[in-house]
Amino acid sequence: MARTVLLVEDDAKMVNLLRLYLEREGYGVVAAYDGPAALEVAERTRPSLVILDLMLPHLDGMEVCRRLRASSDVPILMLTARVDEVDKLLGLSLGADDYVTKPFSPREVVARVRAILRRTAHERPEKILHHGDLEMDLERHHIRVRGQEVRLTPVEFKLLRAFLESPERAFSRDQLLNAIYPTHEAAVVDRTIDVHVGNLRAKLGDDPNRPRFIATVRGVGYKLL
Amino acid sequence: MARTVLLVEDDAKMVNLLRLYLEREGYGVVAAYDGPAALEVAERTRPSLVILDLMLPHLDGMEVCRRLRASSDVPILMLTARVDEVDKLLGLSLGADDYVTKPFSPREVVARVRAILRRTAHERPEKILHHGDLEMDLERHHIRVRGQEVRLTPVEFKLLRAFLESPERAFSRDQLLNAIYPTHEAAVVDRTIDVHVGNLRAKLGDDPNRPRFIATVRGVGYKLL
DNA sequence: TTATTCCTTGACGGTTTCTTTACACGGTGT
DNA sequence: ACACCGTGTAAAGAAACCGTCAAGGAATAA
Repeated sequence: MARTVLLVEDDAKMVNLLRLYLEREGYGVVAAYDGPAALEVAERTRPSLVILDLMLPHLDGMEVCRRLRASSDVPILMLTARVDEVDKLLGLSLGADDYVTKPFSPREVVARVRAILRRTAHERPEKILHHGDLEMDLERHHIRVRGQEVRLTPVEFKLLRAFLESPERAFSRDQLLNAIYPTHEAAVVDRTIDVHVGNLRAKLGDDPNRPRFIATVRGVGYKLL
Repeated sequence: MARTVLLVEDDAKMVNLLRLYLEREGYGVVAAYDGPAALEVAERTRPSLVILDLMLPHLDGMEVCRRLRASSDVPILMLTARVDEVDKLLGLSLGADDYVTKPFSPREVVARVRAILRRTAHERPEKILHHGDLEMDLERHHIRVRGQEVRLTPVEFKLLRAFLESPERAFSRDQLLNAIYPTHEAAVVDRTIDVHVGNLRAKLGDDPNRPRFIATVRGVGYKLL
């Protein structure tokens, strides 16, 4: 199974470096040096994955990302120059599968490519998420806390799932809303999240002042411990 | 899961120091004093991570790095004496995962080791800002000073983040205000910064007269050392 | 249909955090 | 020495934030 990676990057040195590492790993590599070319090549070669520099001439990375997404669901790995751009990416949720910030090691990029492709190859997400005393069975739609079943509402389930997929990561209320309504269809006040978190905590037996599961990150949002 | 670190360093004092700190953190440590020995030991003990001094007798660090890479994808943390950017990039293109420049504190090295191993553990990178004994994890919204968690308020967090993104740079109070309120929505007296800096210093255990982290630049503002 | 559960919102109060003000202290220059 | 300026810091009021409750409406099940 020859997997092809499309590398969209205007810095030729970087292209060569990444090409070297990717080919050494057995991936086919095609490169495009600006946004329009990227779209054209993607259309023609149908790569298994796209590595996309956020800063590009002619058409910026975010726009390229959007357009790629419009016509296919090819996995996208973003390269960004600065750490604060990550916030934008997260906020915009424009469909990148992962991102790496510069400076990065080629090895890191290759590792990420491998991880993404493995994920999409198996096409089978984890059936059961574990974290501490929490256990979420995605197929059965079933939660256990210290081995005991707990009944959750649909919103609570999605919320907890978001937490379990990235333990310890601090989520903003908006990010959690996106996790609950992936289609942005609802305009909901973000404090609604507080109520759901409160209900979820109650069902998990969590005390907001001494949280064992969901901690408040003041001024930011919440995170799973 | 017992993690073993291979320490490649010809200065015995340094080896002992790092060994002390690493073992205190629960890592197993094996040491090699030159390049050929490093390769031999790496082959035999299969460490989880290699700490590699760039300057070594017999076989220099870069070459060791290349050869290690040829036979495995063990994470490599480089120790380099020169602050030179070129060296850093060169190290990265060799496949090192991270680097620390001398002089460094053992705690700093341990923090990097922890970060790298955590990242390779779940194949997910972390956006972590390091500087000396300071460690800021943006996704977790989590600060460590000398390995110990410190709780910051939102303003303190943003302030420290600005410092960490440009260490050594002297910021005016207005610049720091902009870092705190990116949207210029608030008109705030600039001396407010002094109060926040004071609180931040207290939490970091810093003495204004002998600052180890945040120094006053008289007539200008503040900077991170 | 009715009954029930669930979601969202607005409001209230307790608590934390932010900002301002005021004063103390020390270095600088006159 | 003196006044002056910039900084450190304590205190207090103001503002923001979060947990919680209750109510109305939406969705779901019977």
